[in-house]
Amino acid sequence: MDVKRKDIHNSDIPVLCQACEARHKGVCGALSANQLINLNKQAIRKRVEPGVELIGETRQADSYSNIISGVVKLTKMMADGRQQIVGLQFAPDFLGRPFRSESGITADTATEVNVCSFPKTMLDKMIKETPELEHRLLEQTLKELDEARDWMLTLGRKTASEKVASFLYLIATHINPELEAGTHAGPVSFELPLTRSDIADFLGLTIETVSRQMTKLRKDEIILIHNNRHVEVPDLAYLAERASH
Amino acid sequence: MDVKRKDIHNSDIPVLCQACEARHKGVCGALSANQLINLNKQAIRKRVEPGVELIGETRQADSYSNIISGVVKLTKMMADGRQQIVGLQFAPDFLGRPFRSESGITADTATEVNVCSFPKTMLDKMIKETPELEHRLLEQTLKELDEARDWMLTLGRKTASEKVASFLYLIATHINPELEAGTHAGPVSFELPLTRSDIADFLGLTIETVSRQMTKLRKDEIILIHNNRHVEVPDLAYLAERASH
DNA sequence: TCTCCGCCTTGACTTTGATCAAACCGCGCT
DNA sequence: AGCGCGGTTTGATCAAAGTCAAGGCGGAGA
Repeated sequence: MDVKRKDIHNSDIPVLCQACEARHKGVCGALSANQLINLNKQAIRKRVEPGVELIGETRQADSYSNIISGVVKLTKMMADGRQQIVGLQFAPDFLGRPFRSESGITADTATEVNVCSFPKTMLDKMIKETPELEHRLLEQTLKELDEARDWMLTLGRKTASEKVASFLYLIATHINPELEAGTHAGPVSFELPLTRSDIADFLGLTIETVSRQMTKLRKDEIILIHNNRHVEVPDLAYLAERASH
Repeated sequence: MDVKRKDIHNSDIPVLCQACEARHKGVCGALSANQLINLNKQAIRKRVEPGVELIGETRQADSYSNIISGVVKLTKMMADGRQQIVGLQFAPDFLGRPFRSESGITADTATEVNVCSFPKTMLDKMIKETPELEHRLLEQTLKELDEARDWMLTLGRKTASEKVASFLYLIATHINPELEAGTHAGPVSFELPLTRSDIADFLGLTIETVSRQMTKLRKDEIILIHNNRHVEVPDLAYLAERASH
């Protein structure tokens, strides 16, 4: 999956980029050492509090970002206030919509988040000269499309308890430095990046229902909960089981 | 939106492509006359019955297609048979997943469909030599992602009657040769491309609930129904109203 | 013309998850 | 220590949508 990079010596690469996941698995992997250096001149790293709007009504940023760490939630809202989280983004995802203005989506930090931001114009220019960059964007967009469609099945056809299990499973498999690949069984533990209210908005449920289903999973010993936020899963396989019946 | 094409004379373009929407609004618009000619040598136009699987378990086609006419539904299914339609595709959408195998999605014809198919290898090669082609694919994928996320809001947060109205509104605005642009009000009429059962699978409801909500809309004179399939909407604005409260 | 079959509608009843309301828990503050 | 507050849990009731069961409608074919 990882395309061979063009840089010769690591020393040619900006210091900040050297250990950055966006360069390995993210879009920056498409860039040459020179391009990285150029981009870096205009790039800014920021630490952002939880609950801050990154993209949306107020802040129609003309910049793109890479997520270095933390979780960002993408939300859609109806006129009467009902809202639905339509996606979660983890490091090293690319944040921002190329070529078009967002269609009524806002992006808020769910946890503390570190981003690496740079001007839209900068990257748009690089896209034109580096087809590989557009390729990476297409790959990420296809991945997001897959995830969105998976979630549509969850929203449309699963019961409340399956939904909550699906959510925990999703977090368990995404939040750790991507254990994704291998073991989808065995023990895991993690901090929930979302409040109960966020979880409800992600699952199309109420917070009460989310809470009840969590206690059910706890009583059935599928999960252990400390501090309302820290979750331990003794065996992921049992959780996966609950996510589809 | 429409990028200027490179061809000089229409007569250079293969006959079949001349009137083809895929060349105007679809991915083929990225191709030169020569490329169109090459592609055309290996392309096949097919008429396909309703209810035929185009991509999925059985038919892991190593070909891409453009939809010339008709409607294709993308479906996800759970082990126990529950299913969810995760997308509808209309002409001149591109059908098939570049660079990766489908993630448990099947594509079936909903109506009679005409497609223009060509070998995967052929297009994959052209992608490498024509960045504009990849750009078009990215544009379409972003469009699909937007639509998927819109629908997530519908699935997660709307009531049954809002869902049915949303569905009818979606069809009304997509099925006609894309009246999209202007008038999202005024009268429209169309044939439903889906059965009640399909509609239920698209909305995450049962057929009974879909049926009840349709009769409600009929009794409230938001829509008129003939033959169970033909729908008349005296004023789209009222339907839009129902789609969100 | 009649019958069959698939698809759709309608009605009676049940269930799931929403709503309303109260209490709880951990935590920062005075 | 006591207070207040946001976020969470728990319980009682309600309503929306699902389930089960008939019946209707219309087109294809005998």
